[in-house]
Amino acid sequence: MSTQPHLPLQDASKERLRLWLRMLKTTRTIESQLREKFRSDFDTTLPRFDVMAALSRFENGLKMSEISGVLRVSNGNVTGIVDRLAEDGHIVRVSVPGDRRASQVRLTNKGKEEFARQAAAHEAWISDLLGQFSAEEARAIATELNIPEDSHAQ
Amino acid sequence: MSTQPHLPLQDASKERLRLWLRMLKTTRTIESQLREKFRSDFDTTLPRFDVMAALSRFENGLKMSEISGVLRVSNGNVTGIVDRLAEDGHIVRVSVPGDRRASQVRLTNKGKEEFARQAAAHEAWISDLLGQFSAEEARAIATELNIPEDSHAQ
DNA sequence: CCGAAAAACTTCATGCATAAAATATTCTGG
DNA sequence: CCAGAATATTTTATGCATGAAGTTTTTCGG
Repeated sequence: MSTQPHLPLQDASKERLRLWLRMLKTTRTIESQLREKFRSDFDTTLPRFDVMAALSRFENGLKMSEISGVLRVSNGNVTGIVDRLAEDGHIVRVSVPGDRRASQVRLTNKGKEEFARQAAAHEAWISDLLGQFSAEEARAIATELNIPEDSHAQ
Repeated sequence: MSTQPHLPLQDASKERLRLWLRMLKTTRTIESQLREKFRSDFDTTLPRFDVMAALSRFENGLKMSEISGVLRVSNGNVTGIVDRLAEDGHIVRVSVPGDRRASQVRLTNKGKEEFARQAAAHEAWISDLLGQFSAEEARAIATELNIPEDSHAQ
């Protein structure tokens, strides 16, 4: 093995750029189809689903700042999404005893039931969209794609 | 070979979901770092860069509808991005002889020079962010990630 | 030729995303 | 205790994204 000629070093940058453009295109294609499905089947959006998914993993809910930390989105952004989920009765803001600044956000029973339906559909949509990959291939690529976090992230 | 046990079929869906979540996380991490770099180094955005990149491939420019076709974004969206690029003097709208509805959008000389600088920086940023991949690895993953387009896309 | 359909584009309403400023509350060092 | 720093959240300004509706111009069938 290893008799294959390596590409010239100066080509690595071009190949990485090509990989990036491919990842971007693939991700956007899937995201756009998920958006359409969430809209037509559940009258919701991917960001709202993401928030509910985060909340579903914590029985006691999360504080606003914890949601933005888990999802890595700005705190101002979470306010609007949580507002809309609360309007729909899928979540509630519960005041935190001893800290009047904070509020704990939790799924309601209605929210839990709705999320269970959405999560099942979501997994099926993804499995369909990525149906070309066997379990082994999917696992292998997912492992390869694990890039290090930005060390200067705030 | 092939003595390795295959994962049960019912796990394929879980592995595909895991792959999707990994792709999403990786793509968002890179996009967020690109956005910050475009903002701090060039006072621009990824969507504007995308439009300039599309225009740079066509000497005679593109019509508005061709831009949205190439970039696969809605036509209403392109209007705003092109407005801002025109304000900066990076592009011009040229009227199409014989069709007063349409306009041809072209890079100005200033726009071409600016795009050349941005494209060089962009390639370097990507190569740095994906520096863990050799040219061969990048090429291999890019090839694997080629998923079919949505057949019902409009 | 001429009225309806189609095409090219813009505008509007809504929502998500950010960064930065504002508000309210809690903590902390002297 | 108490002024100022830190924390938690919301608000504001800006821009990108969509889908749908609106405007102007062109095309096309009769």
